[in-house]
Amino acid sequence: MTHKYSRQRQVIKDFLATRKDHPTADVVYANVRQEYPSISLGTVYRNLSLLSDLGEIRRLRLGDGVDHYDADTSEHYHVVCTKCGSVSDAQADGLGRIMENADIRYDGEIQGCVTYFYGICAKCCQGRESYRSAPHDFHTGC
Amino acid sequence: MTHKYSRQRQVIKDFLATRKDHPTADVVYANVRQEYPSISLGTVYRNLSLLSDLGEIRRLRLGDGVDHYDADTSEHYHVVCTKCGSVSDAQADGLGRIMENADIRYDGEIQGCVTYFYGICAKCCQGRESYRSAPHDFHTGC
DNA sequence: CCCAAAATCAGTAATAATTACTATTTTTAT
DNA sequence: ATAAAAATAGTAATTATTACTGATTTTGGG
Repeated sequence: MTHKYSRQRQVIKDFLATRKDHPTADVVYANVRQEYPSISLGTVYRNLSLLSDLGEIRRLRLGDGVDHYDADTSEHYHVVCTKCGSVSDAQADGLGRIMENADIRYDGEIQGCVTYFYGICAKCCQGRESYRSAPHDFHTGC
Repeated sequence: MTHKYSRQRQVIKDFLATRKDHPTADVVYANVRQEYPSISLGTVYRNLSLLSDLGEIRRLRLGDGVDHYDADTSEHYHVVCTKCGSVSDAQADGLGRIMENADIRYDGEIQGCVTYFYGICAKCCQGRESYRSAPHDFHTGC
């Protein structure tokens, strides 16, 4: 084992486990500070990266330019709300075997894939505001 | 129509059409400058965004923290090389109907999805260097 | 318990990608 | 030709993230 215990890392991980909204590093920082006021933003970034590398949490790159983090490492999917930007969970069967079922032609070696969704979250569905434009990088099979 | 012709925009679009490697804004800038030396980086960013919004090109958000652009708007997929960071095309049948075939449970409205792949590009497959670590955000069905 | 090496930290500076601002120039419809 | 709208070049600002540094913490022996 090449890394030592740190209270800061534990607090970060514990905080993340309390959240289901896939917070960004600065949100983690803002919250963890309340329990651990002397923690620095760099420590939050470093530990979120380390925990991701160790596979203890998941780093989500959902195309919004900010990394999100998720304490839940089990197989599930994410929906970015095109209206409010929130990230919520979705379950989808069969997606995990996407690469077995799709006929992929590629002149190299494929190791894995990432799928994420766009849509309107439950909360925004109840409102009536206009939608933000979706990226042009999505499938139209909806 | 709410936008006017601009030579800069045309040059940007024409340049992009000559490339199959999904360049980033700064690569577009560096190249377009040679033909149009007075163009500014802001103009490149603004027009790449506008063209994406118009659906004339595709903006690719592949989790590497930089936006890539593609003149080919037809349905196809992208593989990010975990070794050299290059982005190349892949064909995959059936993926476009991912949302019809997968049993998605979500408490809101899903509009679309994005799928991209990680792997080793053809060029790097021939080398022998060690792989960069893949993100922990991928399916393991490979 | 004490100590030293390694890891980690806080705080700050630096970087990288992108967007915003502004005065000037270009486009285009009349 | 002309004037309004759009776009531009150049620069400044913003945002997210990483890098650096000297001090502190952790941890496995003695």
